[in-house]
Amino acid sequence: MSQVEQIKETLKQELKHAVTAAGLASAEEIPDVVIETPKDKEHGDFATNLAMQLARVAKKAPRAIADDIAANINYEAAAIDKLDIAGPGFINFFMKKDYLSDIVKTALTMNESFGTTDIGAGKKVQVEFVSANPTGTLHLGHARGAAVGDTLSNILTKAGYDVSREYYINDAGNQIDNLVLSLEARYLQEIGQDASMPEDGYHGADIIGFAKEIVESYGDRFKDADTDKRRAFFRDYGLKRETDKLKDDLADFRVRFDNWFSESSLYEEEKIQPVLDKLSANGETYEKDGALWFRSTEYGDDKDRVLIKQDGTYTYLTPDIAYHQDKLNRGFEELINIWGADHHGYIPRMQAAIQALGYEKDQLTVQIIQMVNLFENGEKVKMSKRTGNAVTMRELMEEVGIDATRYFFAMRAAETHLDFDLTLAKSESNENPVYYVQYAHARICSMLRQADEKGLKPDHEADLSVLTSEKDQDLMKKIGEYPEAVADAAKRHAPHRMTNYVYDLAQTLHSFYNAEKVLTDDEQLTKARLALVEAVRITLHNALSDIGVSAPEKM
RNA sequence: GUCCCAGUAGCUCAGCUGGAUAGAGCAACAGCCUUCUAAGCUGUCGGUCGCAGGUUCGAAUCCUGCCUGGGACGCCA
Repeated sequence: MSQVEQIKETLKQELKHAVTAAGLASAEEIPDVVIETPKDKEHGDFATNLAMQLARVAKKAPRAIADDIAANINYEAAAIDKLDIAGPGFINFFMKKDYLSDIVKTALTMNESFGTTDIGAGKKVQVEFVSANPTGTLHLGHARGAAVGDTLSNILTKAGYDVSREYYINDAGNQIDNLVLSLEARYLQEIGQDASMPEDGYHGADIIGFAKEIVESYGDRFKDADTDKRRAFFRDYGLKRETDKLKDDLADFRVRFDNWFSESSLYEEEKIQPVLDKLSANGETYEKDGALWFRSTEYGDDKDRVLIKQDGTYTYLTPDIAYHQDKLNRGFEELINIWGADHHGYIPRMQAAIQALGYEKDQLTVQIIQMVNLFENGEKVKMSKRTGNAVTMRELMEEVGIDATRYFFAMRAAETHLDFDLTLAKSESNENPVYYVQYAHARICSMLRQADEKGLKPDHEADLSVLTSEKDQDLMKKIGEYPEAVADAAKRHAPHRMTNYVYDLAQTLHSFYNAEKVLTDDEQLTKARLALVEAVRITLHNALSDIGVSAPEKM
């Protein structure tokens, strides 16, 4: 539990004691006590609406209840300096300030692990994201999914969950047949044969590149080869190269997966039929019109879904159900899937499947990633200027930079449409939130360098009692909010809260910087402020790292 | 037609499991560099929280209906 949580918890307990001591309500009647941090500093460090919540039970006016609570609370035990009763019945608490310096010491001591909490209690969670077909290039939407999925995984880990990142490779089915046929056609074209691309073929430059590679290594060896053998080779080759490309692109985007799960392994390891058997045994399937159906409407889906088509092959859903069964078999208690907006109609049937297999609906959450629109100089960018095709993730990384790209994609709630302003993301100015935050970090590093030249280093033992200015205290409070911000973002699956937090922290630092000096003639104050800014630096660094953004020491 | 997401300042968005006067950035305007990085700070201006009802001590937040924008509704993947 973090410092601030500890304080709040103690305050809650003392509030409960005060309520029972005042005879306002019995312990069982007291609702969950909510301690909030008021927006307005005049409303204290913390506040509670408990008196209003108790109005009905205690049959008294909220302000009168607040008076009773105030008269009965133990100031010393709750670490309260003073309290006010305000508005309709809020109780505002002004805390003894020594807790603030504890926050600084905790940050310095924990360093890179500052921000970790145990609210996840080691729960095994799997985050599956990107999972783009291995048939082409990663685009904008994938990049957003990658940024959101990776950031979410980072903060879940920090909040104490046992997280595994997974990529589902759709390496079975029609699209792979198409990949093979496309590659075959390109290969034959490369060696001067008259071959046409399949109807739904992949026309990307990457396929042509692979065909050229094959010609370089193998010449025209496959010209008259047995079609099945040739295609088997092209299948393996194409998949390998496509998957490698995905891995490279994502690694360069600072996204790594714990597991790359192959769809075709479900076939090879015969994991599909047992799941069909289980569904049938549970009475969740029936036959109609020569097909096998899943009664997904039993679990709120619009219509039942076909599992085995008339021609005897599976629909896309079938191996996907087996895949989710496999995930659950691997011991994951909670599954988080991050899908593109075009898949959102697919959610009810997948959730139905989870339940039909005997699991709870909420063991699967699906986070939808909404569409991304690129803008440059106020104009909508439809196509890449370089290639004339849709803008790829790699182009974005190269043009905008990884830091800005990651930050911008993490910045907005995933389920909202995102306008990505290229001009802003590329600008090296205060308008650009990424630079604004990074600048705060660099500024601190600069001060630390100058202190270092004078032989001063941030010291865990510094006497922080001299940090009494408003800006000092604002900063300490803001640092103290970090573990909660992480926990909150994790609980709500809301990675964009981290960019909000880190921006706030940077703002508080810049404001402090303009109002107070760190390196002064007053040695005690200098030491205290060095410890303070080092704690800010650690927090900025950690929060940026959650988002996948670097924390530069110079700018 | 059914379902999902969104609608908050001129623009881009926070806030949404009910709480105090609805916040931030940009834009506009006015200030701050002999001082640790001005990629910064301070202030001013800016709102019928899409519309209409409802629930209650209290609604941007919850419920219902409607309007607008986007998306999904295959024995495709």
